[in-house]
Amino acid sequence: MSGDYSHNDSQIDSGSRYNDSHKHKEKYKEKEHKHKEHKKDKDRDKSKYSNSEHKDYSEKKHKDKEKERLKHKDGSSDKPKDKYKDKEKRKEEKLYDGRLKKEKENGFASPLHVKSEPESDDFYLSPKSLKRERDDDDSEYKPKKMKVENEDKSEKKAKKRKQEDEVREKKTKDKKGEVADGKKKAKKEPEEKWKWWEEERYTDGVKWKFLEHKGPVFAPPYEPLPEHVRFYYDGKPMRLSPEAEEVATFFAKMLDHEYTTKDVFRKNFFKDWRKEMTSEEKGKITDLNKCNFTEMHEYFKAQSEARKQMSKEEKQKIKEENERILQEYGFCIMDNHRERIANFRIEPPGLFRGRGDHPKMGMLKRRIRPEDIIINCSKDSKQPKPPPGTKWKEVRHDNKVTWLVSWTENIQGSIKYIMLNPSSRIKGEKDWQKYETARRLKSCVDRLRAQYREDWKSKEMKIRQRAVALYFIDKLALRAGNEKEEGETADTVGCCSLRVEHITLHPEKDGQEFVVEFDFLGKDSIRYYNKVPVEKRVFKNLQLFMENKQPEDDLFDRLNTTILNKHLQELMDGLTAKVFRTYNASITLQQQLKELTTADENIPAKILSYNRANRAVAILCNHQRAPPKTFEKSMQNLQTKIDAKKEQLADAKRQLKSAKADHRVCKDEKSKKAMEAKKKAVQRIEEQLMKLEVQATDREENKQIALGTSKLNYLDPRISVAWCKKWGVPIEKIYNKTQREKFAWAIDMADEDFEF
DNA sequence: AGTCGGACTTAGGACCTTGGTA
DNA sequence: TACCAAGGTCCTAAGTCCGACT
Repeated sequence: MSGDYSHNDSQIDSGSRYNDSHKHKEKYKEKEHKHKEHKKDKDRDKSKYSNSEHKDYSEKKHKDKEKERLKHKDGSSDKPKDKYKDKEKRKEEKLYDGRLKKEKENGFASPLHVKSEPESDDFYLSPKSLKRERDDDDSEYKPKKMKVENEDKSEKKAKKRKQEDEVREKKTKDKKGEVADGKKKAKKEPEEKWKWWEEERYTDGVKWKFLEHKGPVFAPPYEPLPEHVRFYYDGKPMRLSPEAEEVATFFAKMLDHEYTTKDVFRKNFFKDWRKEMTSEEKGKITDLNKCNFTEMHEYFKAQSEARKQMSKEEKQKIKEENERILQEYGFCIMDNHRERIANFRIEPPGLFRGRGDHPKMGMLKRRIRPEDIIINCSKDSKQPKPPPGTKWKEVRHDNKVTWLVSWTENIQGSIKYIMLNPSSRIKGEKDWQKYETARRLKSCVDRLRAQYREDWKSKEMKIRQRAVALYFIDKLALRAGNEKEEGETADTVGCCSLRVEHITLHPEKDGQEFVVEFDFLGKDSIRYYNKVPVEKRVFKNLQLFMENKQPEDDLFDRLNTTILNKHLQELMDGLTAKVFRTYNASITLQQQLKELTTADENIPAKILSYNRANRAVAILCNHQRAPPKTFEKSMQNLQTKIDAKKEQLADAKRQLKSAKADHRVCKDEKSKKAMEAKKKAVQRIEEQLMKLEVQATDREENKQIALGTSKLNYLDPRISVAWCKKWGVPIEKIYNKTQREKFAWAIDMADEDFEF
């Protein structure tokens, strides 16, 4: 049974897992439609299935509440709280010797040669000891390297912060001359990189004490089209009012995008466009199909072509201007340090491009004006000025949040923010903390797994569902799956929101028992397709959960992410569903690196190994990309190159042979030299060939897998840093400049024997 | 307990730049 | 010198999770 945690082959190698994801989105349209119709009755229906057949599920209690529940939207008012009372105790009782139950952290059997590897250093922590001993995780994540004095550095660091604050205050006083002048500062600061990770962190929810910035950069105003570029309605040219024209250009610019052929997109666009028209225009333009934007489209194409054809000087000029804007608006001062802002430009107006089957695609995304903007900065800072003749919506001084600027977007009514770059202290600290939480999960994951396995047998439906869901989250790295408002977004799901129609049970499939076939659209409407053998008990539970349900019903009707996370929180401080993804991703990378790296291979081969390990994680997390449009062609080109190289090699070998023969005959210095030269040539070509082949393999295996997401968000950078140090691979081969900036903390602190 | 808004992380695609090669 | 693939950056949508409120 221990093998159950391993990701079986079918999960990974079946091309089906991802090969047709993009194509298959279509298929969901139909399903979704059905789902929507059904959903209205669904909440009411929920109660129906909850316990129906299973007498052992606290039935009495359930019955009493049945009516009550019908009043509520959601049928979960029958939660037997008392069951939780002796939970801690139960936990302890159910625990068994970890050594017997040793399981792969995240077994990942795959074409990538995964062996299961027992964890050597896991141990059982009593629930009490699991509670964080310190608020700030410090004891755990101090790298071995760090000096002892840092271990109890609170005072010291506190001091340091204080000192800094003082310095800052001084600066604020005379900042007119200094801080205000970004350039002066720019020259000084970047010289020594600030090691924020060696400093004390705020613990009280305060995110900063001083914050100063210049506000956002607004989208350039609309420039009306030149006279000769015309819009045609029903075959006749028609001049549009600037407002209507601007919106028309948004559509025109997208003309060769698939979006503009979609009904929903067109409908939404047209509706919103009409709102921008004068009443006269409105009267005339009544059918989008009679609109001809091609002249506009051509114009924009020509413009972007012209931009490409600009002279070096012109390009340089633009670059310099951008740099100037970056220097002025792209940085802020936060607690004494000049930090890079991530997205200091306000999103320009345009047509909303939702992913997947988004009901709001094509809607007009309004232009954001200063009056929409909330500024956040410290009281004692120099506040950003709104553009002349305008006002901010509000200026506030909330140091419990990290954003500098916010506004409310008009499509979903959600708030958008301007925040700092990943290289900033505020983001870095959080990132570091995330991996520390995942490492804490590592030390108690065995206990958790034991528990949820136990819970599969629970008398309570809710607990069983929770346990099965958690099993999926752990084993398959599924996302939590919050409920979403219907009709507002594309129909996608995660674990807790899976519906019956998303899984198929096969008592036996392809020679394996108890196979669950998953097929659903996840985040960004990326298809998740996977066939996984599960334990019998899980299988039986799933059958139970699906009994008497319609395809459109929730699989886990007694569960949502709040319930699940609440439970997780009780098992480990700071634990939520997404921590499992981080943990499983990182532990997989570490294992794979151990397995795939061999001492005698050269650097390119090592990098290939790294990419393979990275890829294993990307597959686990289902990080896909559309295959590059030019993929087939570029692959062919590469193959041609390889063939040519092979020929060249054969040729070089022939030459070497004859040179050898010459040397045997002549035995003089000259022929020896010639022979050596040929030998070198052969070697060189062999190396080149290998490089090409490695490249081909890498590319082929990467066809539709995106490595970036996991690298950036899931893999503890210290694992990679340690690996680089251990094998002498330059860090630049693994992380580019931006990534090195983001992971500066890890690069600085991890040594070669860092263990996740 | 459920809902909702807010804050923040995670995500893939578009677009732009770079560097190697024909 | 032009071209092209790869790599890097930018963009912003789409998730997760939390806490306030009801």
